[in-house]
Amino acid sequence: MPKLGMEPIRRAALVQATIAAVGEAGHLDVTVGGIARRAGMSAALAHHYFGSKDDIFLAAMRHILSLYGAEVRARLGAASTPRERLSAIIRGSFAPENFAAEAVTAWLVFYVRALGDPGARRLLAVYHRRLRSNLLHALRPLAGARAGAIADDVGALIDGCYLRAALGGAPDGTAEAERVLRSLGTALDPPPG
Amino acid sequence: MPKLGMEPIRRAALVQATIAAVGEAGHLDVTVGGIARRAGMSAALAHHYFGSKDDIFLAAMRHILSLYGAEVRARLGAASTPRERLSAIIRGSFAPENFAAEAVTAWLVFYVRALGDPGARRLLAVYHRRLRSNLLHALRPLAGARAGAIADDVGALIDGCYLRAALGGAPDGTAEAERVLRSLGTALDPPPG
Amino acid sequence: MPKLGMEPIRRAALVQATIAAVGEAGHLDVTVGGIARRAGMSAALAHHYFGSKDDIFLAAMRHILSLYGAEVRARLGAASTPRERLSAIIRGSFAPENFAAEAVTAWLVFYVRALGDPGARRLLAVYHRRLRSNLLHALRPLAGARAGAIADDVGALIDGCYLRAALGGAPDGTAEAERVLRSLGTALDPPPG
Amino acid sequence: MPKLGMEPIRRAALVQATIAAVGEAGHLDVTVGGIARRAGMSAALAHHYFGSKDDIFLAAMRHILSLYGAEVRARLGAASTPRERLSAIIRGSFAPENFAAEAVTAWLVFYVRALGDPGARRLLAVYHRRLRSNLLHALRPLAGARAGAIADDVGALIDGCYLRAALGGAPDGTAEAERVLRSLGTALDPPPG
DNA sequence: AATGAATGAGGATTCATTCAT
DNA sequence: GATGAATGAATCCTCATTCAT
Repeated sequence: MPKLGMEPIRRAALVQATIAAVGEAGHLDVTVGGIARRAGMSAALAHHYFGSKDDIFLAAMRHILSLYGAEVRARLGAASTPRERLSAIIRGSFAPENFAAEAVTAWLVFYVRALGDPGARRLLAVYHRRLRSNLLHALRPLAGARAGAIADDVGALIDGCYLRAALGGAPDGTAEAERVLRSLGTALDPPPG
Repeated sequence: MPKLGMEPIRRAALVQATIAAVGEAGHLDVTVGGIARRAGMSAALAHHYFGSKDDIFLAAMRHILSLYGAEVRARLGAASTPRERLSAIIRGSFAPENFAAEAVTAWLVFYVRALGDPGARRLLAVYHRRLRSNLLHALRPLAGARAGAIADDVGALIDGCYLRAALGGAPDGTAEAERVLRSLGTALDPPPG
Repeated sequence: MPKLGMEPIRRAALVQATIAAVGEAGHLDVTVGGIARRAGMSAALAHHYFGSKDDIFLAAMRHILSLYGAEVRARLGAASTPRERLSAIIRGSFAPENFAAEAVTAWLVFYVRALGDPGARRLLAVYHRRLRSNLLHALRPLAGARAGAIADDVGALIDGCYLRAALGGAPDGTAEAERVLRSLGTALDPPPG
Repeated sequence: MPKLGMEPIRRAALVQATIAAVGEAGHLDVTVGGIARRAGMSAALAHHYFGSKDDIFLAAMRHILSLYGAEVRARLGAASTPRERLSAIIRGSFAPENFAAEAVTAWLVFYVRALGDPGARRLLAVYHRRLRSNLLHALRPLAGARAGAIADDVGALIDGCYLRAALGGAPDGTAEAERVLRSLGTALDPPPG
């Protein structure tokens, strides 16, 4: 019997290497060879396990989105009031693991890739839907009819913060999270005069 | 008899063709040949006028940013109160010319290019600084110490709206502009109770 | 407990799979992996049994030629007169098993392979010699000194029919066999004026 | 103005180089790089002028067939009686230029390629149709109803001779042409008893 | 000013083959 | 006996870029 069970290990290594490489370069012009080398294997093996460069990218994007989803889901599980739910979503979106410079860059690069790649676009649509649904669920009790518009604002705001963080190199998402939360708090519960 | 003054015409044509090509493709993997064909000339001539593909991209980005700047500047010129100035900046940011699907896509693609290209990054930094300074100038009289945070929020929000518009295909920036303005209005002048 | 006597079974399966794959594709660009899959085993095992792709091809060609030889030999065994011998050779050459579309294609592909592969060429030379000797044996009593030229004609004619059958998709060699026989009959025993 | 008119020269050189390379190797596994080197240019230029390896092959095959067609057409032009027409077709088919070892090999390799390549198959179908029509035209006055069968025989016989010549290395088609003609003569005008 | 000609460098992908288990 | 794991080598093709005219 041959050495078995390498596939998930290799795939995971390639996904990690892809995110690292893309995060470092800031664009998708990374070679399969480069990714494979980073992951400690030959380019041929990368193709063996993934079929094509596009598939590797897609898997990496799926990984990023699933990490993000897991983070938010975990925090939502511990939230009971609407405000706590809002905080969970936003703080989760800026959690340090997701907000490391490299991760943010990779996120953004893959995000933009969705412009021209239907597969990536589908993945992103799922993320967008889930985020919006989470936000609406938390906002409706607090904002009623305005919930939709506010959710859109918050969604765009989060993405915008990522965009800028990727460029500016914010070492930590805490500040952003707090700012967004405060901004949101103002909208929901405006301070007197 | 050599045609005189072709240079600016050729350059402009190439810049337009680049934006169109990038906007259509959704990424920077457009060939110099393709751009040149679109602009009605040979690839060799494109190189003659620009030196390299990177230079073409940079010129295109510069063009996009200068269009944006002109739009906002024009509107700012007609504004007198701080609120009018805010409105000018935001409505200018979502002006239809800048918000056509193709333009937004190109904007975003070049934006992300700044992640890995110092030249593009410098260009973008100028835009960021100018936007922030404009916003601060308008916000300080209205929000005092909160002006900085609000300006950051608005900047990120605008970028986030572009990001989502590029993917979602918003046919018109008016709705976004109004939403941002309303959100900003809430923060500045909270509705009673 | 190791399975015993697998070798001949595996080898036969691979040979069959090779002929089928080549016959289907119409060329030799079939992968060892594809052949092995067709034969229900791993590519590594195919190498284990055959050593190399070339060896697999050679074995397949040998198989085709031995089938052909067996067919003709069987029919020759039942022939007693020179004319019966001729008929046995020609009808055997177009026997349905050998003339199935896939088989003819594979035959032809391997035939052409002999152009560049000494091993295959040797195999083919054996077939050519045997066919010629069989034909001469039968023709000499009927055609005397013309036997050699007629044998060459018939040999080329048979090969040419294969060539065209492979392209035209003759569903059955019967028609070809009869045509060749009639043509031969004319040469041997010309109809009156 | 640039150096002009290279295209037809380069294309012709590549076609020649392809035929030479294929004829030498005996198979189609010749690299674009090898062909290009033989033709005195870079592989990139070969792609520039032909688009793909397949297109190069197709052009080479077209060239071979057009040479053959021209040869036969020229000889047919000088023929007046049906027998002269037959002789023109057959002698033309075995004309030395077409029957040089390298040319025959290339012919055969491309012939077999038609098994799996629709483009090549179409080309070959044209050749087959033309040959058959030429033969019928000449045979009908001589053989009446038997013309069709004889034409098929002769066509297959010619192809078969090529097949064998490719393997056997006949230095000259004259012998083959005479043999085929004699065989045909026997069929048409059988020698007395 | 303008362009066809030409190429070198590089990248994705495929595949026969080897090896450890 | 059998196979998943792994890779080096090879090939097609693309493209930015240069050059002669």
